Amino acid sequence: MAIFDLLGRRWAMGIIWNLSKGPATFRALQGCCETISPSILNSRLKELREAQLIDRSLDGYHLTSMGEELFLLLKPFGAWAINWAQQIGPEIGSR
Amino acid sequence: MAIFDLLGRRWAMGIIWNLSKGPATFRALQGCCETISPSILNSRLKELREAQLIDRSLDGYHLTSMGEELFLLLKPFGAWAINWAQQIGPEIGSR
DNA sequence: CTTGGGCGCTACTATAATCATAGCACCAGA
DNA sequence: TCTGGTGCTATGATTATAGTAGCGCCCAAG
Repeated sequence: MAIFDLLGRRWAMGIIWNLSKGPATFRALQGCCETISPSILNSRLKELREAQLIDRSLDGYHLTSMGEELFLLLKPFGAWAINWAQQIGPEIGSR
Repeated sequence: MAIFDLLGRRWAMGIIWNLSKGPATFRALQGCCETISPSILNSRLKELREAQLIDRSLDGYHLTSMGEELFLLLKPFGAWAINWAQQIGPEIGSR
């Protein structure tokens, strides 16, 4: 259940998703999750680093081996989500 | 990304996880996610119903066929999380 | 009939998380 | 030195969640 708490925080899965494409800098992550606040991004990065899912290096943040494993579990969601979005309609995410 | 927003809300994945074991009543869900507020539970149930992942019937809430599919994707997280918890240590989830 | 208990849910306030914006410190190149 | 980019922190406003109380409904026992 703890993993659901960690991943359940906003943007956490989005960050992992974006990092799966390769290392990214702070501002790059800020750009892809368009509306994220830098303070929140920093919090998430700190939490994910403590959870040893991501790490820093010279070319920015990247997934650890454990983070990669997690992404493999997360990956099928992409295809499923497309299917789901088509069945539901375009504007469910209206918060 | 919309699916990450939906599932990223607190308890959303926990509710799906618990419903995968079979239909459950409102108060039963309140019991298994021990500290959830009824107002929040109701919000999540409403959102998940709008997303057509769960539905109501006489014996309480249950997953739809789409919800079942989603759970199949979610299922491997259980095993992975146990592994992860052992490597990280017991008290990461300390919010 | 009434009354008591469980259930699904709503209302309300307080606390915590998140957003949005501004800006600092650092470094590289011109 | 100055300019621009990057990583990040600080602050106040906004939103979500927690926690508690309680309503209306139904059913069964008295």
